[in-house]
Parts: sequence; C-alpha cells; structure tokens
Amino acid sequence: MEQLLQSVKIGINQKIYVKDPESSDLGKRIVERSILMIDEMGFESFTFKKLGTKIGSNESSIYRYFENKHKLLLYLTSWYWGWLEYQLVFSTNSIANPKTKLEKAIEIVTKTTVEDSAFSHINEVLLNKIVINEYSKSYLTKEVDTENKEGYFGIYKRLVTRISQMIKLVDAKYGYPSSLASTILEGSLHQHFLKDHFSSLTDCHEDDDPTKYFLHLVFTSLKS
Amino acid sequence: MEQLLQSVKIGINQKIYVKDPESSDLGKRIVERSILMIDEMGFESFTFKKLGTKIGSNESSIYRYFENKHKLLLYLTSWYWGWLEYQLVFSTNSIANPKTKLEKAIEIVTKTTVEDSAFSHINEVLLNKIVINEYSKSYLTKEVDTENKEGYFGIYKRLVTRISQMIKLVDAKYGYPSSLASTILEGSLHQHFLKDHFSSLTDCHEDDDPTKYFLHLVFTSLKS
DNA sequence: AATAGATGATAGTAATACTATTATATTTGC
DNA sequence: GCAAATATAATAGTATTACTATCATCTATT
Repeated sequence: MEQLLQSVKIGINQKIYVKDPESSDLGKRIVERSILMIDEMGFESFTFKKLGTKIGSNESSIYRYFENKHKLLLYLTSWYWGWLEYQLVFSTNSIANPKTKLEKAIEIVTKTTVEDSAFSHINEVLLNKIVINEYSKSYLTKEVDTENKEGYFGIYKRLVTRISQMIKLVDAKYGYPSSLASTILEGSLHQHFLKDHFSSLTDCHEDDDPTKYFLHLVFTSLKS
Repeated sequence: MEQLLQSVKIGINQKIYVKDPESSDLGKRIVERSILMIDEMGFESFTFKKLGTKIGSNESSIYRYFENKHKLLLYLTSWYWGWLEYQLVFSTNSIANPKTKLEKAIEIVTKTTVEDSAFSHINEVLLNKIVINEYSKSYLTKEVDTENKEGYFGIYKRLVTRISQMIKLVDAKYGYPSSLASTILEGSLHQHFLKDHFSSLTDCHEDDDPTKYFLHLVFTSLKS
C-alpha cells in the first residue's frame, strides 16, 4: 500500500484550516509535533504557545494555519478518518460477497492501528490514540450544529454511511443499519479506551478483541 | 416511587466534594443552578464565577463545596448514575425471569428521562442531557487512572457490572458480557446524541428508538 | 453574650487564548 | 541580481479563567 499512498493526499474541508498545513514545512511540523504533544500531555494541557516553543516557532505563526486548537483537533481527526476511509475502500473494493466485505470493513475500523510509513510526518499510531481519547471532544460542544452544517464532520459521516451501506447489502431488512454502523465506530473507540483504563468494564483485553466482539455483535444481529 | 425516594439519598464518593452540597441550602443551590447552566451554556463556558453571580453567592464560597468544575461534573454525573442504578434495581428486583429482567434493565437505562419530582432541587431531565453531552469529558482525561483508583467512577462501574451480571444470567456462555453492558450504556448516550445532532448517522429518531435498537441488538446476540 | 462556623467581599496570581503591530527573513517574478 | 511579495518571528497587549489568600460579616448554637 505504501507506494500507492505516496501520491495520495487526504482531502480535508478547507474551512477547517486558515492555511493548508500540507503546503509548507512549518505546516507539516505543526501537524507532526501537535500529534506527539496532544498524545503526551492531553488536549486540555496542549497550547499553541507550548507547540511553538517545541517546534522552534512562534505562537502567532501557528495561528496563521489554525484559528484555534479546536480546529487543529478537527483537522487531525478528519485526517485520521480520511486515512481509515481510504484503507476501508481500498481493502473492500474488490470483495464481491457482501458478508465478506462487511467482515473486512469491521476488521479495518476496529483494529488497533499499526505503523504506516506512507505519510512521513504523521504518526498514525499516536493519531489513533488521540482519536480514542479526544475525538468525542470535537463534537460534544455547543457549536456542533453550526460546525456540522459547515461540513466539519463530513469524512466521519461518509465513513459511517459506507459501513451502513455494507450492512444493508448483507441484510436489507435490518432496521438499524445507521445505528449499527455508528455503534461499530464509536463503540470500537470506547472498547479500546476501556481496555486501557477500565479493564473490568470490558472483555477486550487483547488488541484484536474489539474486532472479535464487533464481528460477533454484527453478524448475530444480521440475517444473511 | 416518589414516596420511597423522598427518604433516599444518592450516596456519592466523599472525595468528589469538599463539603457535601446536600448538607446546606447553598450547596443545593449550587447543584440546582449548575445543572441549568451547564445544560444551557455547555461545560466549557460554564465557570464558578458565573454560577456565583446567578445564585447571588460568591465564587469563593462555591470553592468550599467543589475543588473545581471537573469535580462538580463528576458529582453531577455520579448522582445521575446513582439515580439510574436505583431505578434499575428497584424495577428489576422482583423479576425472576432472566430475559424479562434484562429487557426491563435495557429499557430503564436507554430510555429518555422523564420528570421525577422526588428530588426537588435536581432536574433529572436536564441532568440526562448533561450526561449525554458531557459525561465522556469526565473520563477522557490524563488523570483518569488516578481518579479511577480514587473511586470517582464507582457508581458507573457498578451499573455496568449489574447489567453484565444480568446478561450472564440470560446466556452464561456469551463471551462479551461486560463489553455488551458498556456498549448499551455508552452507546445509548451516543444514539441519543446522534438523534439530536447527526440524524443521518442513526435510525433512532423517536425517543424510544434507542431502547428498541438495543433490545434487538442484545437479544439477537444472546442465546436464551 | 460569646463563639464557632459558614458565607461574602476583595485582591491578587499565573496561565490561557487570543489580536495587533512591527520587524526580519525567504521566495519568486522580472 | 534586485524588488516586491509573501512567510515567519518577535513583541506587546487584552480579557478571561482558574484558582489562592485574607479578612470581614453574618448566623446559629451553647
């Protein structure tokens, strides 16, 4: 997959950034380092001032790329979902059998992220951890409806819709394809979080357990 | 239920507060008004200073009850889960049949909250909305492991465990009772959120749809 | 009436989340 | 190779937040 991805750029809603961080060296350093820092110190403690110091740049320069840290989080998580979507489409495209296709899709979106060398300045493993720990904060806000209208969650919604479509192909009569698709995505993040912090609240203790859990959950619900 | 609840107090971990807000009039006003304000303006914009102004009290006095607004959120959400747990136990206690019992439990924890007049200063309907919109923020922090050890999430964990036990009684051989229980609780909050803000990502459009969805999900997964 | 305890008022601090302005590099176009 | 445009850096400043500390006052009890 590396070769192919080298020429692929994850397309992110332009309203999320002021200046495209992919367009300059500084922009890439902002993205690269913010991933390391948010993973390390958490989104609340992370500030543009601290980021500026770490990349040997100025706070004011970072504001030329992102209006605020909330927008940066939207950028990072959109990138992640776009990257996942790409893998999903790529890996399932050639599969004709609906059940096999959905199986593969669930596997892709619920598994623990492993290294991907195609995007040199983005650490997908840490980004996956950030999505687990911080994604909810990007939409659990008073501005969610406005931002949704602006299309800030477009990639995520497309991903849910794709999975929902695959569910319908397996069982056209199932009554909750969208709810099930959103449960898989959100629930998977949650199970990974529980695995790391509330192990008594989950049966997922190994990296591949969320996949097994959701495969079982989905295919007992659907009639194929 | 009103009569009985009048003499019941939801027991909350004493480490969450500095002084028990149930012990004074000011304390109750803090709790009462903070629920209205957090619902109205969201947790991020809510501050102790604003709360002080609204209840005609002083910022410094509020700090005598809660160390910070994070602890207040833990208090409010713990209260909610304790209140839900009470309803769950009360309503399922007399049910002998495991399947009927679990059905009732799912109904209780996934339904939209309706008014309860037993706790006069606490608006459970708004508190339910707060839990939907803000609960994740109480544990998606860098301090989660420390706070978990301190027992700050005790009531929630007990609730998940109770549901997990009921699942086991229906199907002792099912491999993911804890994951399924946590999926019901967390997933229900999520479906309610989607219903209000991302309707294209869910099939739950009426108040009782999350209940129907989870009843179907759970009972197709379990062999009874 | 004395006193303990609760609450209120005021002040102060460091950090945050920016905005504005000006200076200095760096790139590019001719 | 130079001027102009653009990008970045430096500095300063603001309102707000999230507190802490101190002291005053009010109230409830012995």
